[in-house]
Amino acid sequence: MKLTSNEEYGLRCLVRIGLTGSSLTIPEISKAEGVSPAYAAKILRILRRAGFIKAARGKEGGYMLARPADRIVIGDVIDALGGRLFETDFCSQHSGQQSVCTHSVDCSVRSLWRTVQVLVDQVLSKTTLQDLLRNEQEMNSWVRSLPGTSRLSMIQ
Amino acid sequence: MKLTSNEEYGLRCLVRIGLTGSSLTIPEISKAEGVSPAYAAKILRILRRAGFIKAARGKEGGYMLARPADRIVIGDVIDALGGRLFETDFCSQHSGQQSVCTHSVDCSVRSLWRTVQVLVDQVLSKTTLQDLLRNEQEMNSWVRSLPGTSRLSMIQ
DNA sequence: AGCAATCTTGACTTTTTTGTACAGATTAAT
DNA sequence: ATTAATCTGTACAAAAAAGTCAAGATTGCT
Repeated sequence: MKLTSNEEYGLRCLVRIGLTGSSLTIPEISKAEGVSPAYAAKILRILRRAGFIKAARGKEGGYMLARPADRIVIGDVIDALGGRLFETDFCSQHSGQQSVCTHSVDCSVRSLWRTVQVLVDQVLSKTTLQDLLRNEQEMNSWVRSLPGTSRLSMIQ
Repeated sequence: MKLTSNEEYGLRCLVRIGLTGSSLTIPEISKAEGVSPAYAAKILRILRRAGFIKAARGKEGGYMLARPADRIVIGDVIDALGGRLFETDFCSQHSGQQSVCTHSVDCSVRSLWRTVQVLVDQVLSKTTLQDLLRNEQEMNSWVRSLPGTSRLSMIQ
């Protein structure tokens, strides 16, 4: 239940591209985010094939957003970079050596994970890249406005 | 951002032990959860060293809860099995080749993760093993009673 | 004491994830 | 056409996680 490197760096690269009106090259992104050019290229390829950014080849080439930032949902980005917390086929994959999930009838564990997944989706599906392009202070007030977070004193 | 195998199987083994009043052996847990005895032993060791279960050696030995189920917080169990989603030192670990996080001043990404982390903690810190020992239907109504989830139609 | 059932530990293998290397393809400018 | 800057793709290497194995230690029973 940790953030993967792909998720962290992928999202940062996307934010970096979004912050720049014009296009950014791999060396530029690599330097800005502190990752190797080769690794930046790998991550950018994932983002490109998932349709969030588009590339221009050749000299004067680079990457830019494939569509406006307010139409890029962060939940979709995270899915592309690292998959969901609780996959729909999780139980069937984790039934061990038995053919059916040993908890299929009375699976309180599954119910708990589903709850956590819903809460995470609640935030990530309502957050767009546009929201992340604001600065941190504005971001804090944005997340406070999300449903389900009103009673929390979340950001110290 | 996926559940790890340790988290899934570890929690299941703990639930299985909690469901059984008396003690359970490694072969019994292994068979009940569909994992190899060796892997069950490895997971049970983590749970034991974290203080959630205690072991009796020798013949007639086995595992049982180290304290009542309502005093075992699931958030603590998950931490022991797989760590937190967003570690407090995450930024310093993921600053790449640069000495400081390149987003330290304007880190909307960090703010987003912190929000997700708080929501997850909100559920996991309020859920005890006792809650998971109910059956699935009761579990569903339990999670609905948690703060922050009231507006969601979460369990289909 | 001897035996069988049981947990304990560390090393090992396999699989997955992370990260790197390099040759190839594309483009703009000259 | 040539060159230099750029993205693209595949293969490879390193690190982490998942899972296995075998030898050892403990305990209850006879």
